[in-house]
Amino acid sequence: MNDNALRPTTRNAIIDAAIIVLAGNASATMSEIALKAGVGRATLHRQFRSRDDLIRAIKDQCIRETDEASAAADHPNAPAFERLRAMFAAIIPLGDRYHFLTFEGASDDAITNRYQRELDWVETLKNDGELAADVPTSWVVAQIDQLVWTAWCEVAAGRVALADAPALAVRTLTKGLGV
Amino acid sequence: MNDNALRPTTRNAIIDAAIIVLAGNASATMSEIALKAGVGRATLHRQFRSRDDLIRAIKDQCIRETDEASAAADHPNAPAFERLRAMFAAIIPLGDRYHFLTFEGASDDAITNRYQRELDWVETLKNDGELAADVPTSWVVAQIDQLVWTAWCEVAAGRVALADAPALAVRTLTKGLGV
DNA sequence: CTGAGGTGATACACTATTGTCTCACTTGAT
DNA sequence: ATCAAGTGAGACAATAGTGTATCACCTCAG
Repeated sequence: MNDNALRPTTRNAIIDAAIIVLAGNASATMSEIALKAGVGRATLHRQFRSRDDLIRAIKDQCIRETDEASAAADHPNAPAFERLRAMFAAIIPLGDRYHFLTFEGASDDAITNRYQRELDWVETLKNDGELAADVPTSWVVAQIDQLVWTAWCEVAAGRVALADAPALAVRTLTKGLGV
Repeated sequence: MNDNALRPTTRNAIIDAAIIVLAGNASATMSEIALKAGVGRATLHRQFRSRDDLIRAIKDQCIRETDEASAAADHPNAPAFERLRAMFAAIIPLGDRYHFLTFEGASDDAITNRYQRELDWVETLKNDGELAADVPTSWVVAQIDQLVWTAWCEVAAGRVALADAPALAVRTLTKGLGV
């Protein structure tokens, strides 16, 4: 019953619940998180010494999950737009995780690194002539990050089908929504 | 020295400071807000009976400011894209205000109304053949709302010039960032 | 059956925040 | 000069949230 650490499902259940609760209210209390996770507040404190501990654990998990998902979905040899589509398809379902990082995580090495990697990647796409060269790279990255989050929101709200979201995101990014 | 209510500049200074502080940390304390506003905490409580009072006042002000700005900038007879550009130009400088509403203000009549008006407007643009008909209206609105906020962030971070932002936003929305 | 490990509930101390109140001070109008 | 209005500073009580500890209970491996 012991996975890698000493805690089996409880810890993960708490993290999952915390991501949901904190997405809706960044200053949610430990009690609210415990309630959502279906555990007692004492158990929450057994798993995570302090609130900061919990936040850090969530951050680590979000980084790990999104990194794994994008690494697994990347097809370096595929055409750039297909690559982009696969990336969106992999990350959009993790939109809440992705968003958590951009929100809780200013001044965090792992997150700064990720941003830098995104900048580099977009720079490459621009050099390869896949994206407009006259648009600031930081603007493109901001659009990509935001597309993940808004796509997740639209899917979560039931206004867009999950299957449609990746293509919609790529289209919005590359061709826009004009006629 | 008495405007419309009993309070001249103090109240506005507090609201302005609160918007800034709360944008950076939604759970900022009244002390932090008072400090940023350059007033004593007691004065803050004189102007706003409670924290909820302050939040509501901010919300009202944000709605008013953004409504006024977009109304003043709207040129009903101009070409659609120019109209869009003028709207972005008027709203982007109020990006923090605009964002505050989407964040603090779920379940608020005035904000629901605004969303409905945006839906209607985009529907019109689609009927006029200015925007793609095969993209969900809610998706378009989400993109517009988000463009205002990310544009404001990029400008605030000094990565994009304020003068460039509106055109960049229109271009991103209508033509995308592809080559 | 039995015991170890994990849990929920609860009580507790401690801290941070909120909201109220008072008082001395400044400022601007008369 | 004087007075009223508004302010900053600080004391204060009340409240909410955090983190710790204890105890009874469950359950699963042995």
